[in-house]
Amino acid sequence: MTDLDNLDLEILRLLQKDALLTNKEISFKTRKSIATIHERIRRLKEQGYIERSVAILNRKKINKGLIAFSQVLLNDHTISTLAKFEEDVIKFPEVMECFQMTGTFDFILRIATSDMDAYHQFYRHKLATLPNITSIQSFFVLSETKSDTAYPI
Amino acid sequence: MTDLDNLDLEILRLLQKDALLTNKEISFKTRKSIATIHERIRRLKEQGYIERSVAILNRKKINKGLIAFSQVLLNDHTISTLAKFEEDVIKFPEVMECFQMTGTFDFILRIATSDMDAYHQFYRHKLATLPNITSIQSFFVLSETKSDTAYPI
DNA sequence: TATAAAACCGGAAATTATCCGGAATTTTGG
DNA sequence: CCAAAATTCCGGATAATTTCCGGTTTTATA
Repeated sequence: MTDLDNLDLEILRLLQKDALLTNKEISFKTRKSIATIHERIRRLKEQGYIERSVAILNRKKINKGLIAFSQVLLNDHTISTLAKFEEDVIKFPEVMECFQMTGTFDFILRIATSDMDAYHQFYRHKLATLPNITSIQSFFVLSETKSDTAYPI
Repeated sequence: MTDLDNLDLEILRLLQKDALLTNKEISFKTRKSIATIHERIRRLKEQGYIERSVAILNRKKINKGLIAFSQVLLNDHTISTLAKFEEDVIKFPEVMECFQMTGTFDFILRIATSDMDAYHQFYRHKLATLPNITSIQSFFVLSETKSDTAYPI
């Protein structure tokens, strides 16, 4: 991070908002040459600051109308139980994210399905069938107030 | 969604994984012409299936080492109280996501900061100062097992 | 201040995006 | 089932962009 100068930061800010900006456009906004921008972006990728570029879809238009956060508590916390849960749960395509957490439960999952019916199927036939689960608490998104992938830097 | 054919879906799958694929590469993978791919992508954007394309950064390298999920409960649930909370909270750059939720709390926030110290500052001086908050419960990410932006379609 | 290292740049060549006219395919209406 | 209409698809031409290179300028170092 400390080896990023202002130009690097500005490029990262721009690409976090729009990964399809041309080098020419970035060049104009930053008042540097195209060749300089090209070299900077190449380096930012090579050094791992930019992990990847992805298209963000409108989830309601592709039939993922329901987002759930599911908090999972396991029976025990041996390495193998934790690892087995992770190994199993990440295979479910409904699971967009899985985080091991501090606090009163072990994992939080972000689940994307078409509707409550599909979530119910997922819950009964997939998530709840995994071994060593003590409890699952599910919360559902009523509305998305903010949803950003760009970190302020 | 129903007016997407297999080619549209395949293009969306590919671009969700890598938004920088050239039309030529997509053309090769799908065995269609470059012109066809170009027109399909243009339409998918125009119709709003593709909202935007973004660079995903390595958050640890840009000093966002700590992710917290904060569950917020408000005093009352009038439209104006809810709206005011949303209006205020989305202005904080630490807040990456804000969802209104069903269940035992009102909002869940995803907060990105450099470390626990920075989170504490955010909590004391920003989040907790907002009006009409009954309680805030914070949970911290120990490890990211899965973190995907691509919906299975 | 001399030297080395790094950043930067313009321009050339390779690659890609974009557009167009027309062919092929699918849909529609009788 | 067929013919007309609409849509999808394609190859090739052109505009735009990426990528690379040699050389200049700027910055860092001793």
